[in-house]
Amino acid sequence: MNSPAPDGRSKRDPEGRRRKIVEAAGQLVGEVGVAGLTHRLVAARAGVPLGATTYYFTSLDDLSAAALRHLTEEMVAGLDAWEAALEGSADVPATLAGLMADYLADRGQALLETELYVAAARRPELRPLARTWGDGLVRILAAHAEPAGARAAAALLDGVLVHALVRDEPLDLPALRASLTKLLT
Amino acid sequence: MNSPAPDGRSKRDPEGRRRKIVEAAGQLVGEVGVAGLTHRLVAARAGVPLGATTYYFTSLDDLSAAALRHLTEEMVAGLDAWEAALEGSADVPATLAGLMADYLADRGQALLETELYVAAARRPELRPLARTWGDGLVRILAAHAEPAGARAAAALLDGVLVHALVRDEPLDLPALRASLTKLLT
DNA sequence: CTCCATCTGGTACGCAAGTACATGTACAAG
DNA sequence: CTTGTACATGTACTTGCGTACCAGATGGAG
Repeated sequence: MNSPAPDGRSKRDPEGRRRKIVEAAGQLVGEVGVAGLTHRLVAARAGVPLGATTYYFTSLDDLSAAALRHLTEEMVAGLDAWEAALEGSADVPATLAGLMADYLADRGQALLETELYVAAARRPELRPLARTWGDGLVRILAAHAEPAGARAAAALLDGVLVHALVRDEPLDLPALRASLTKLLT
Repeated sequence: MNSPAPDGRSKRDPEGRRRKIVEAAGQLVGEVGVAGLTHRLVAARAGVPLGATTYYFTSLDDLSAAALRHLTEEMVAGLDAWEAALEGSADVPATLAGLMADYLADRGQALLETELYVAAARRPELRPLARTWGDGLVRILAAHAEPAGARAAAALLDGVLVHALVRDEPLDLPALRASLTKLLT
């Protein structure tokens, strides 16, 4: 549907192509995991020939790293909204708990982040990436609590994240609000 | 080295063999991840021919599930020690923080547990397994705090676990103790 | 226009994987 | 001892993978 000409050949657009590939890879990480990523899967999803994936990324590790970096950027962008919401909040713990509930609304997010954690555990070059979200959260929370409290709250939220992954019940919002209140002093 | 006869053929011992395969698979999950598991890898590590792995486990999913179940059992067994240590402790949060620090001493444990989480996220039949450790911890903590506090503390420890995975600095023990004190009321 | 680096698209090669299977061996029942 | 069943072991088959590579198209520089 994006093909401009019926001859089946795509217009020349290197940057757009690279972006489409990265985005497709990002989607697939959520669906099949980092380990499940293959050139062919990405190419099919992105609507490009197989060769394109190896042309733009020297190896599959490169490709997955690019995908994870892209996903991380999206997560960080989401944090800006958190910062804004907390800025004008009278009850920071309650607002934070609500934001987390929304965040977990689609399992995909939690899965993506945990995938990033395990990938980073085994590939040191990904560690900074895996720290980005948590560090950003701590930075935001530092405006509303002492550094130690901010770090503790961020750790708790990470725990809540992985908990949500293996449980079907929705998040216990009042309990989370209470815990955050305690940690943020 | 375990071969009793120099003819190269193993003695007949179905249960022992099954156990050796499961244990080898458990080790490998820690080294290469659930997704990195292969029949050949397991067979080589267990010192059995390739065919043995498919004889005892109908599919690779069966095999990895058995390995994860085995690992979970070991983790739960470790929890008994936690229960005993907390039983006779004057400062429960401090003791708990110390136990966690020991637990994280080898990255393997943290990795194993996180691997289990992501595997369970994608394979519902593994979810009960993934909940086992956390539920056990909550049960133990319930003896020293209210249910809500116990659950919060368990979530925090899960968060600390994944944090440790992507950071090189050792655990901040005093901070963890303080946080646990707040959560356990 | 000509030329050439860059991009596109298809195909091929070598390899490792899951799984099936055929054959051989031990052990207990009869 | 014979026999049948459960186990042991090596090999073969098919599939899908990463990656390399070739040939054509494109579009700007000179």
